[in-house]
This record gives sequence, C-alpha cells and structure tokens, in this order.
Amino acid sequence: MAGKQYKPAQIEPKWQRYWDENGVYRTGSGTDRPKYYVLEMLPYPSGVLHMGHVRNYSIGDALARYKRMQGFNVLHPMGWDSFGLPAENAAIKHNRDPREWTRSNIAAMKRQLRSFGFSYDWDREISSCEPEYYRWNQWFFLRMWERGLAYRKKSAVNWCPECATVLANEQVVAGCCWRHEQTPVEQQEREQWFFKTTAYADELLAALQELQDGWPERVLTMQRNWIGRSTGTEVDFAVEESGEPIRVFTTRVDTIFGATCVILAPAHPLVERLGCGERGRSMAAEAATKAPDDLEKRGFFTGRYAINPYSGAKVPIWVGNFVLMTYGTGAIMAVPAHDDRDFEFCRKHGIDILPVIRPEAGQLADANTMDTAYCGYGVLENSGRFSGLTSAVAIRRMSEHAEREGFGKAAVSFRLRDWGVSRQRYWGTPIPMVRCAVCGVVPVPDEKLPVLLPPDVKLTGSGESPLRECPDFLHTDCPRCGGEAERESDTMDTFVDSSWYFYRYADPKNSAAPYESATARSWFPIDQYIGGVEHAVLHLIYCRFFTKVMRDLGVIDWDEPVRRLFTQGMVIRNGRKMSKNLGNVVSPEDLVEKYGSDTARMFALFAAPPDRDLDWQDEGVEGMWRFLSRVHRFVAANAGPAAAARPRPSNSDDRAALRKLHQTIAKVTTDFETRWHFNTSIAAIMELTNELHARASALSEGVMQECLQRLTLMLSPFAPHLAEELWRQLGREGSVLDAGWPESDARLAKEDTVEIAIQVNGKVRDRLTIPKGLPRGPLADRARQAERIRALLAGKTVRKVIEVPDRLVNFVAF
RNA sequence: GCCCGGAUGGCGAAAUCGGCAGACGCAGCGGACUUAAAAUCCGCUGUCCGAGAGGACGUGUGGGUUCGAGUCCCACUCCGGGCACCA
Repeated sequence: MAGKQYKPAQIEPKWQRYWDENGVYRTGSGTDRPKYYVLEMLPYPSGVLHMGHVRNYSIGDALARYKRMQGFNVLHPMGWDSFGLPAENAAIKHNRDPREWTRSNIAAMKRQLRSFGFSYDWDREISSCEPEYYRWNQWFFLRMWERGLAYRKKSAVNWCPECATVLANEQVVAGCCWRHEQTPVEQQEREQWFFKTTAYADELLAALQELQDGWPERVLTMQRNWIGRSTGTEVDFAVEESGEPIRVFTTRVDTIFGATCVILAPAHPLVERLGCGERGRSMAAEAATKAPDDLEKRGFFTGRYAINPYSGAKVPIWVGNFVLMTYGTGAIMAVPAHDDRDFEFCRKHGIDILPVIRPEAGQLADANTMDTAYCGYGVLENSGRFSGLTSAVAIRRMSEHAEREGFGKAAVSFRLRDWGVSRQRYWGTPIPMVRCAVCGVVPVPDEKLPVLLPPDVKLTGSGESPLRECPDFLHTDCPRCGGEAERESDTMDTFVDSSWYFYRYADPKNSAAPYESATARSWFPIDQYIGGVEHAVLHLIYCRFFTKVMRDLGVIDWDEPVRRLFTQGMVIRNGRKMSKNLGNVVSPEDLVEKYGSDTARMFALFAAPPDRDLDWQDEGVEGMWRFLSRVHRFVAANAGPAAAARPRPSNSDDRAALRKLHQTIAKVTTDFETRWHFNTSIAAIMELTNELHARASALSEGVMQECLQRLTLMLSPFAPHLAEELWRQLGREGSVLDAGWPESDARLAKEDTVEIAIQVNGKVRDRLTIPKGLPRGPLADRARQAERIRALLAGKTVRKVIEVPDRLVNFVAF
C-alpha cells in the first residue's frame, strides 16, 4: 500500500463534507493533502496475539481499508513499546537479555499480524526500544529540564527489603512483595524525576471543551474528574503555643465555624514536629501499601490544639490515615455537621459536632440528635459576623476576609499531580542527567545523546537499580567541569515513549530531530485514534501534555494531538478481561488454522459492537465460516462478465435485489462514517446475501453481476483475503482496495410500501401495509377501516388519535 | 470509599431521535437430498394459556412522566473496569 498516490481533486469534497456535517472540523486550506489517520495503541510485545488484540486491530484495519477504498491517504502505522517491566521480568525469570526478548517477541507478533492481513504501513514502523528513539526521549527530557518542567524531588516508593528493590504497585500483593509473601513492603523516600503536568492543569481541563465532539463523553468525564479542579479557600490554623500555621484547603469555608478538629495526613511534616513521627510513619506506610477498600478509617489525637482563625476556637489536632499528603495541603479541617466523612470520623472518636448551616427552608440541625451530616448549601448560623449570609456569598466574603487578615486566600486546587517518570529499572530510556560533586545536577549535552544502556548487565531482580551495579555506565565526566561525576541511574517510564510516538510515524527515519515539523503538519493532528478505555486517564492525559509542551517548544503549532477518539471495549473471558497476565487468552492460531483469518476477525467484529465489552465465546465461529463459504460458493456459481453499463432492472426480483443492495450499501457506509457498529454492518451484508440467494434464479445477468461486485467490495474491509479472491473470480483487474467504495443510490433503495402497526390504547392490535409516506389524516382513515380495529372500537369513543407516518397509529378510546 | 461503564430469549446480540421488542447469527426442533453420515437447502423457534382463532405476560428491581418507555426521570440490586480515601 505504501507510496500509493490518490487524486486529491476527487477526494477533497468528500473530505470536507464528512467533517462539515457536524460543523466540527475543517481541514483548512485546499492545498492540504487529503488525509485520514488511523492509529492503534502500541501492542505489547508479549509474543502472543490473542482474540482481544485481533478484535481491536480489526476495528482499525477495517476502517483503514474503508478509507483507502474511499480514496483517502491513510497513515496506519505500527509501533512497538519496549514494555519495561515485563521485559525485565522475563529477563530475570528466563535469564534472557531483555533487548533480545523484546525484539524476538516483536518479530513474532509482527508475523502473526501480517498473517492476518492487517494493512499497516510497515515501512513506517517504529520501536521505542531502539537507540534512536532513546535519543529523542532524552532530547525532550532536556528541553523540559531547561524550562523547569522536569525536576527532582523526594517521593515515596514501594521497597522490598528482601530483594532490596523498588516495586511497582503491581508487584505489591496484599501489602507484601510478590516474591516474598511474608515480607511487608516498606515506604522509602527517594529522589525522583517528575514532569510538571500540573503546569498545564488548567489548559488540559479547559481544552476538553474542544474535544467534546470527537471524544467519547465518558473519557472526557474521567479526565475532568482526574484533573479535578476545585475552587476553595486555604486557611491557616495556628498551632497553640508554637503558633506554627497548619494550612488547610477547603471548598466549604462557609462551614468553618463548625470545624471541630484539624486532621493531618500521616506523612505531613508537622506530625514529626508534634512528636508523633513514629506513629505517623507506620500509619503512612500502611496507607500506602493497602488497597483503599481494606483500609479502615483510623486516626489518633496528637495531644495538641490549633486555633481557628475565624472563630478563635481551640480545636484538637488529629492525624488520619484517610487524609492525603498529595492532595490540597495535606491537612484538612473536619466539619462533622456538614460533611459525611467528617461526621463518621468525629462520631467514632467522640469529637464535638457543631451545626452552622441551616437549609434554606428548614431548621438548624441539633447536634445531639442528627444522624447524618447536612452537606448542602444554606444559610450560616453561629458564624459570628458571617451569620445570616448564604453559603455562596459567605464563601466569597470569608475568602476575602482571610486574605485581608493574612491567614489565607481563595485558592484553586487540582487533583492532578505531577508525573513521576523515574523508574529503577534497566530496560528503559536512561535519564540524561549527571551528578557532579562540584556542579551539582548537570544535563548531558545534546551532542552526547543518546545515552545508551550498557550491554552486559546481570539482571537478578534484587539489589539497587541494575545500572547502579555497572561502573562503566555510572562513572562519567562532568559535562561542565570535566571532573568526576555519576550518571543518573533511573530510566524513564515507558509512558514517556508512548506520549509522542505517533508524531514519529510521520517522519520515522529522521536523525536530526524527533520529526520534521512541516512533515508532521501534513498529517497531524490525528484524525482518528483508537485505543482501549483503560488509557482514558493516564496515556491520554500524558500525550495531551506532551503536545502542549511541544507547542510551547515551537515544534508544532496545534494544541491537541487527537481530534477523534474511539475507545474499544475489552474482551472479557471467564469474568475477567482477556490478558496474558490472567492466563485466559484465546489464541487466534487455532481458529486461523481451522477457518482462516477472515473468519476469525469477522467473527470477532460480529460478536458485539466494538465500544462494548465482549464476553468471549467460541460458539458461533462455525456460523461465520459457513457464511463466508456460502458467499464464496454463490459467487463461484454466478460470476459472469462485468456489465458494461448500469444494469436496468427487468423484473420485480431485479428491483427487489437492487433495493436491498442499495439499502445495504447505505447501511454499511453510515456505520463506517458514524459509530462503527460493524456487527450490524455484517448482519446487513448477510441479509443481502440471503436475499440474493433466494432470488438468484430470477435475476437478470446484469443485476446479478452488479450485486456480486458490490457485495465483494463491502466485504473487503472485513474479509480482505476472501474479497481479493472473489474479485478475481469476478474477472476484475487489480486489487479490490483500488476499486473504490460503492455509492448508494437513494432512488433505488427506496421502499414503495411500509408496514405500520395499529394500536388501541397503546397495544398493537393489527398491522397494515400502506404506501410509504401516507400523511396524517388518510393514514388514520385507513387504520380505522381495518377489520379488527373496527371491531375493537365499536361502541367506544375515540378520544385521541396519534399518527406517526410510516410507523404507527394509536387510537385512545374508552 | 470514589470515578466510569453494563444488565434485553437457551446463548452473542438488534432496535441510531420516546413509536411494531428480539434484526442477524449460534444452539435446538422439523423437513428435503443421501443406502447412511457429513455438507448443503427449506421451514419453525421469547414465556405462559389455548385444539385453533386468539389472549395474557415480557428488556435486572421498585416507583414516576407519557397516548406510548429497552430508550427519559427518581430510588435501588447485581456484574465489570479503573483509582491517587479528592475534603
């Protein structure tokens, strides 16, 4: 497919029409190349292609073929993830070089995908595990560093004392190491590298607005919640005696007169200074390693008090395991009367409850008798000079008051955190930084990139980062002073690779830059991105962040990487998603062996619409194979010379066949253009086949050939091998992909008559075949005359008649 | 605990804008062809009552809106996925 040229002049109007329909999207100037961009998520090089993959890739492949048949230039490339953790695990377990493991798995996977006939642009293939890709990962890292978007800070990691290794969350099982089930995982503070995603929090949120038309609502919702912007107030409570401020963040400063304690996160620095460091640390460790479900809300009193700056009230300072150090300020005020969780906590620990908000139409709750918190807005009571104000007004005035008095201010808080990119692993892009005793942290200069992994490393799975054990790698000269220095031994999260890999597709061989801006511009932003919904918040936020950073670097001039997003459902088997980890995969190889890849992928598409989770069952593959065989036999039996001109229908069977044909084309085309419910497209093609089968002997030669030809074309995106074969049997030249997508003729598709339902009081009592388009009035008259209806209406008064042309008539009668 | 989904026959599902529930396929049953089997072709197939005509019921549960609800609203149940306990 590569290098195939299409005629832009033919294509441009179609392109425009397609996107203008919703008024959402224009391609800009007419000089732009016509384009369409389909993209898959990076497949994991596990070496195993399972039916979950096949289903997912089939979606993109069918779309790519359809768009090619329509005459678009399609960029449909394939890329490979280095997939750090599994590769390294395999290396440890089987004593294999992770590079060799990854590459051989990629090769195996590629063979399988090719055998399925997927139409990827293999000449644009990229692998994020190759040195050239490291170079550009590192290049981006350095640009971020220069702009203060990459920084180092102390952050907690899971640590197994037995392996002396950092563990991923995935490797922590019930609070213990996956390999040492008796060894509790510890929390260890380490210097780690971060990307400042929060610098773009506001923009990442605001820009979701622009994606409204092209992205699934549920993904937008998840991202909105993930970024979690909330406006509120920061207030300093003062520790009694020392006067040290405890800054809390609250969205409900109007309830602050009802605050009856202050609760600190276990990891809050003040916990140490209040003399509770020991208890705080053990609580922090527990909170970090336990699943939220298993974590009971607990807390302890520090024995100290803080002063509420609004009311002057003295409230106890507690530490609670449910308070997050990473959100807000790491400390909260508890208002039990007006917050469910605070209510529960304070009841349990016998802390005072003090209602201060009265519902707009209601009474102030009684602290002694209330059994749930009142969390709504209302009117303030017992709130000093703010009593009598409504919540909305009070929140504004009280924030202003705090700012004037210098103990707080209105503030915006995000749930989104900076992105920790450090990994203590071997198999990833090395972070291009050097630590010099004299100069401090110094970046590796561009011309020294890429920093490559040392080739001979023993991977044992225990001990510090493998790179730390490697003196040749670790020891280097300081790029600034030339003195002795040590390389950063952390490698990058593989999410860094996947945040910009798609740009590289536009220019995969470039050795002077990640990609050339002008080349990227002709393809980007991505028109259609396809991926699993599991990426809704991580990958799909990171890649949006990267695009914004690139824009600010001046590399590109657009804001969002993806215009339209499609999230496919998961394949569920035995109640869990199909994955190699869970060992519940169905291998396509057996199916391919028995029925061929066309049957396998078409069955996967037919089983359920692609955005929906699919419960996998083998039953039914047989049926798809029968269908394709039936089509094959039918074409073989009826193939004849191509008609020179548009065939004229010569009898009613011809007309019926052509009608069905054009209805099917319309159906399949709309499905491709809108929602990709290929199961119904395929059902429509089956219906057409059944219809042709039933009328075969009565059809005139020209109509038969026309129907066979278009049936073949419509089958092509779903069953490419069969379609090519049929195309040849029909005596056509070239590839079916070059033949063009058939157009539906609305006049031929039109039905003359339609069957409507006649209801009496909402129950269907009769059906009637009438000319299509019969308007209201005559419609009801016809319905009223139906025999059964006459009988039912006899002796009753018709109160109301509802007429829906071409659908139904409903008589409301008593 | 929080966020996001889902629930329709024996099974996978369809119903795209509130308008005939169950398209298409699987499984099953009956028939044709066959010495027989396979393959193929034709027909039936939501549940209950009825000999039949026909009737009643029916889209996880309970309410509501409407002439009319699988579809909209409220309250729940169960299942799946994600998570950083989100103040």
